[in-house]
Amino acid sequence: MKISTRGRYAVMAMADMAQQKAQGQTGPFKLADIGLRQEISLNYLEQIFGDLRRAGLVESHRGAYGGYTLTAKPTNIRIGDVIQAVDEPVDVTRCGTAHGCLAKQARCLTHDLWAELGNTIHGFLNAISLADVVDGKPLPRLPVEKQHSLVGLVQGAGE
Amino acid sequence: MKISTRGRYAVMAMADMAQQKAQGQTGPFKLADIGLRQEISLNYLEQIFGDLRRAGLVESHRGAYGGYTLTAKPTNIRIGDVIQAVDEPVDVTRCGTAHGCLAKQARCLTHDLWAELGNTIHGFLNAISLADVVDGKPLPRLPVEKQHSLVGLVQGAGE
DNA sequence: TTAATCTTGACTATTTTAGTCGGAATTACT
DNA sequence: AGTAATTCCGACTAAAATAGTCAAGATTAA
Repeated sequence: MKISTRGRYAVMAMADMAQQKAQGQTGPFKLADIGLRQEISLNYLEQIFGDLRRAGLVESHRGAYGGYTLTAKPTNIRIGDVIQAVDEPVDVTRCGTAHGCLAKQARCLTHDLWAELGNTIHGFLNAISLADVVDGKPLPRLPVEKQHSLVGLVQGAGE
Repeated sequence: MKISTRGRYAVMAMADMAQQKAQGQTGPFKLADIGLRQEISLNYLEQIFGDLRRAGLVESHRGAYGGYTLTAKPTNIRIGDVIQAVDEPVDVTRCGTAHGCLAKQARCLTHDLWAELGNTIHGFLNAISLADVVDGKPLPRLPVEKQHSLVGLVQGAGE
């Protein structure tokens, strides 16, 4: 399991803009500059910002001296919004989409598990704003319960 | 972002075994039966159980009347262990693997974010045992902070 | 008018995912 | 010993997702 680089790039680029803004820069920010700082190809950024614009997270200014601006204050843009704009939805189980799950109790022992994992990820990403990232604000943590066991330390084989 | 079905299948199969056990069944469990109940192809299950066995989570009994057994009590097998055994590691950023991250401060604004997200997912999955799943035990939740904004509700286009 | 910039859509190469298939090895039962 | 039931193993494959590239058009500031 992993986060797609597409989603990561989107957050990196948005955080970059928020940081520029925090440092006093105002004007529309050019993708070329962002790509340079974040080491992301211009062409790929264009694709990604297409999604961000369609999601209403940024505003485009075409033509010379154009670029992109954030449509809201960094405090009000959640990381979850950014990722949702460019990635497939964080869908953790196809079983939730109301077809043949309630019927087969045996099979769906794990249903709640996946649903709750999805909620956890969502909750995490939605609790953090662009401003938080730029400011390096401490991030939310799961309450630690008594940890269980140590099964699974055998491995050793796999890289 | 999503969980691979491989990881889901592994957990489903392990939970199935735990449930059988909880219902009094003892002997080695045949993949054929598990596959039937969980609607997973036998061939694919064989692959997955190869990983589970190599990770030490199950024990195999070959030959007629053979099958698989759990090597530990369901209380002591964590979901995280199972997923880790069959999936690529839940690696959320290549940036953590010590190459050129500390150097470029600008680029790695988001480093902690990804690292902490990984920790959150890990923490969630490691706090839950097979027994918890079978028993339907309530799952851990992130503490809810004040939610931020509602940017990103524009979409409407997607699906 | 021109240069800078976003916009769009088509295209591609690579990797991952989710399997399938065939056969070999092992064991329990008769 | 023979046979049926299993796991074990490696090779193979089809489809989808990922991570881009490329070319051409539209828009705007200077």
